[in-house]
Amino acid sequence: MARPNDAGTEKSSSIVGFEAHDHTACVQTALRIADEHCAAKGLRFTSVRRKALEILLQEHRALGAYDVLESLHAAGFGSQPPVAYRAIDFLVDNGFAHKIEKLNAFVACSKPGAAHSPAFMICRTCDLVVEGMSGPARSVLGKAANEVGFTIEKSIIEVEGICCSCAEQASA
Amino acid sequence: MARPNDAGTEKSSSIVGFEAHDHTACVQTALRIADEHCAAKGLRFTSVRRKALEILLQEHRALGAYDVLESLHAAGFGSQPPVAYRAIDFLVDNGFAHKIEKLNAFVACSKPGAAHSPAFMICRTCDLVVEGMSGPARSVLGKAANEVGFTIEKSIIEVEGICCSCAEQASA
DNA sequence: TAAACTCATGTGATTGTATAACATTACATC
DNA sequence: GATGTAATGTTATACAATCACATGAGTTTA
Repeated sequence: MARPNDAGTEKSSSIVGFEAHDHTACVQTALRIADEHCAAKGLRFTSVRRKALEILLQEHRALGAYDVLESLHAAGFGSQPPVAYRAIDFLVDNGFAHKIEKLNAFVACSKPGAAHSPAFMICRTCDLVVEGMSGPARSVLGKAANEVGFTIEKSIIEVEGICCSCAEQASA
Repeated sequence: MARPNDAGTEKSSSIVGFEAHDHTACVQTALRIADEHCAAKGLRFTSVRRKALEILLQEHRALGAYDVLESLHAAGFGSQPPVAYRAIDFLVDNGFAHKIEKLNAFVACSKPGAAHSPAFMICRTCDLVVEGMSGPARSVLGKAANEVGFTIEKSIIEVEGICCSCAEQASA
C-alpha cells in the first residue's frame, strides 16, 4: 500500500487531495488553527486531544479508533478504548475530524473551523480519503427530501472509487 | 417506538415510504420478485436466504445482523454470526437488500431487481428507512469527482432527519 | 485557603459488529 | 457412485463502541 510520505520532521511533499503538497506544513497549520479555534471558543485542547489530532493529521487516510489508541498509548497515554474514543469524540464534535461511516474510521478535517457538512471520496486502492464538494449535492438531496416531507438534519455522503494517481499507475 | 404494523397474516395497512400501504402484499410481492429473479439468473435462493429476506421485509427499518441471526435461529437455522452474515451478503450482493452504513444494519430493497445505487432517508425518531432519489445527487457528485480525477464506483448517500409523520406528531 | 464543583483522564469489564479458519453436508455433473 | 463446488455449520477471534466507576486537575465560591 502506498504511503503519502514518512511524515518525519523534515519537509515532505506528497500527493494528497490528488495534488502534491507540503505535508509537514499542512499538519502544523491544522494544529495551529485548532489551537486558535479552541482558545477562541474556550475549549480545553488538552494534550491527549491535541495528540489525537496530530495522529489523524499524519495521514490523509481514515484511522480506526484502535489505531489511534495504539499511537496514543505509545505516546504515553492510557491504553483503554475510551481514551481514544473520548479524544476522537472531542475532535468530531468540534469539527476537527470526521467519521467515515463506510470504514468505521476517522480522518482529520481539511477545513477545520468552518462549519460544514462534508462529502468524502475514498480511494479503494490507496485508501486516501479526500474531503470536499458537499454543497451542490446537499441542495439536490434537500430538495428531493423536501418533496416527500423529510427534513434533513445530517447528511452522509461517501463515494468509493479510484483516485487519479491510482488510475494513472494502473494504466501505466 | 412506533411499529408500522404487526405483520400478521391478515391484510395490514401502515405508513411506509411516508405513505400508507398494504404491508403483507408488499412483503409477498418482494419475495415473489426475488424468487423470479433468482430463478432467471440461476441463483440458489435457499431457505436461509429466503427467510433472511423475509425477516428484513417485515419492517421498513434497518435490522442489525445479530437481530437477523436471532430470528433465523428461532426459525431453526444455525446460531452463529456467519449464518446471518452469509445470508445477508447474498441479499446485498444480488440487490435484494442494502447496508445502512450509518447504522451498521440492513434493510430490504424496495426496488429489487432493478440495478440501482440508492440513497436513504433515516428518521431519527421512528427509525424508518426509506430508499429513493439517488440519481440527481449521483450525477452532481460524479461531475464534481470527475473534475479532480476521481472515478466513482460506489456511492453511499444516507441522510438523517425527521420524517413527515414524526414531524406532524411533534407539532400536534 | 479549603471545600465544592466540574470536567478530564484512567481503568476493567462488557456489548455489539464482523470475519477467519475449518469441518461437514447438499447438490450438480460426469 | 465418484468428484468438484457451493452452502451450511461450528469455534474462535478481531475489531468497534460503550458502561460503570475511581482518580486527578482545574475552577469557582465561600
